[in-house]
Parts: sequence; structure tokens; C-alpha cells
Amino acid sequence: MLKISELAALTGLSAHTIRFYEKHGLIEASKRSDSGYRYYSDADVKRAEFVKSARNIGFSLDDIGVLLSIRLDKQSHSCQEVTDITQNKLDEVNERLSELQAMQQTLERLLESCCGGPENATHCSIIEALDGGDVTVTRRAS
Amino acid sequence: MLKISELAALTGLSAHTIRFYEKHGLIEASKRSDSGYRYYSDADVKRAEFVKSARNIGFSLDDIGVLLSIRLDKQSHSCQEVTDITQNKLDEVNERLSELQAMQQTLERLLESCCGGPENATHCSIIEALDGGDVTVTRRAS
DNA sequence: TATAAACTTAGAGTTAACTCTAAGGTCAAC
DNA sequence: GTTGACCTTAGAGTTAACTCTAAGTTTATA
Ligand SMILES: [Zn+2]
Ligand SMILES: [Zn+2]
Ligand SMILES: [Zn+2]
Ligand SMILES: [Zn+2]
Repeated sequence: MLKISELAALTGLSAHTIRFYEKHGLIEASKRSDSGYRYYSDADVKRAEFVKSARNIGFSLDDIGVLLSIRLDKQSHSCQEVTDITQNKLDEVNERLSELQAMQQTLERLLESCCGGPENATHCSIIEALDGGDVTVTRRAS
Repeated sequence: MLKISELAALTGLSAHTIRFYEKHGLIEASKRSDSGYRYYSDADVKRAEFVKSARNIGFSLDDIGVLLSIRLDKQSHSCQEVTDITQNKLDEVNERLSELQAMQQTLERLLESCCGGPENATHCSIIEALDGGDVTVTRRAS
């Protein structure tokens, strides 16, 4: 049984974050000492590591909640439920990637066009481009 | 001179957002009617369009504030100041792109590994992968 | 036994960029 | 001269995921 700081060291989450996740139903300590200290079993640690992995991939805490409930009772859930969540996340990531790639291209183009030197900006092509409005249109985050 | 709703229609910003930008020093109405209505001159419109362009590229409101002050007095600023802001933004975008690309790869790999079918999830390779912790490590957002 | 490190809770604060509400004043048209 | 669209302000609410604080309790170490 680990104390919260030990679980924190193991997972790389802070003790604060672990308590925060607990409040959101993602992590729990299967035991409390008489004085109220949290103690984590091996199963608790595995669960925390699952949460950390899912978080690393980019799943939201809400997604992770659903994934955990599937993990807890695999019999009652289908692979399709899992791929639905995963596909939705991938769609989201792809959408954001498109936005960022558009920004990247525009920024690179702007940087190429500007001398970047120490002289004054009266001739600056970046300022001009922004003024003219002839910048690549990037989609806003949804 | 345009009223706020007309500027909104022109720029695609909402009237709320225009007032919000004004509060943050980005947009201003060079005139007010006796009753307090905002009226925007051609120069105001250009400035609002500059803000909109910069926002589309992904600059933060703070960045835009700095860009506007350069735009307002180009003599006192250098191209380098402009490229610094732009380069910093590009670095940020590139960092986020790396994170998202790692997520994308992991998610695609997970989706390939799972059957996605209607049977129960006792054998689900996505759940297994998250359990095992053997997912690609993606950097967290800074 | 004394001190420091670690733990507890409830709840407030952070960030960015909006987004909305309430309560009321103004303006154009019919 | 009244309806309805539009305008004003101040300020609160939203979102996600933390992050921190305060005030007090417990435990480990010397
Ligand atoms: Zn230059
Ligand atoms: Zn330049
Ligand atoms: Zn399957
Ligand atoms: Zn599966």
C-alpha cells in the first residue's frame, strides 16, 4: 500500500492532481488509515497508471471516466464503444492538426517575407500582410 | 462611420467580441454619439481587420496588442521585433504540432489494433494497451 | 519530546478568450 | 406614439484541467 506521495512519484502526477482526479471519480484509494490518509493498493496503482496513459494520449478526463467504466466491466461493453471514443478523439486531433498546419504555413511564409533586421518597420511585410488581410485563413478551434 | 453591428457583419466578429477587444485595447471606436453609440471610421475598420487577421493566424490577444503598437508607430520599431513575435508563435505552433502528431499516431495505432466490433470488450486491445502503459509517450501541453 | 515533513479538507485562484445576462436607453419605421 | 431592433454598461458565467492556499492533524526522525 502506497501513500499519496509515493503514488505521485510512481505516476508522475502530483498529489494535488491525484486528489483532483479522485474528486472526478478517476482514481481512488481503496483504504484510508484511521487518521484519513489515503493508501493505494496494487490495483489502485494500475488504475492510476491507466489514467496517466490515457491522459498522455490526450483523452479528456470525461473520456477517461468512460474508458474506466468499460475497463471495470468489460463484459458489459463492446469494442465498438472503445473505438468510438478513440475515433472521436482522433477526429478532434486531426481537426486541430489541420488548423495548426495552416497556421504553421502562414507563419513560415510571413517569416520568409520579412527581413527581420534592426531597421524600422515602415516597410515590414508582416505588418503589411496583416493589414492587407491577405493571410491564409485558418479555421478557429471548435 | 459604421455602427457596431455593421462592423461585426464586416469582420465576422460578434458585437460582444468587439466590445471585449475594446476592453483589452485592441479595437476602438473613434467616435461616440451623444447617446453613447460606438461609431467606427475607415481607419477603425482597418484596425479591426488587422486584429481579425492576426487572430486567424493564431496570435494571442497579447501578441496582437504588441503588433498593433508596432503598426501604430512603425518608425519606432524594427522588423526584428515583428519576426521575434512571429517566430515565437511558430515555435509554439510547432511544439503543439509535435504533441498532436504523437497523439495522432498513437490513436491510429490503437484503432488499427482493435476490432471495433459489437462483441464484449474482454479482449479489447485498446484497453489492454492503456492498462499496460505501452502507449507512445506524448508530451503534455506546456 | 520537539521539530519537520507529509497528510487532511474545503474552497479559491489560474488561464484565455470569449459569451451571456440584466436592466435599461435609443432609434427607425409605420 | 408605439413597436421592435439595436445599443449601452457592469459584471457574472463558461471551459478544462489543474494549482494553490489555509488551517489544522499525523507521522517519522533525532
Ligand atoms: Zn525589414
Ligand atoms: Zn518586417
Ligand atoms: Zn474486439
Ligand atoms: Zn477492442
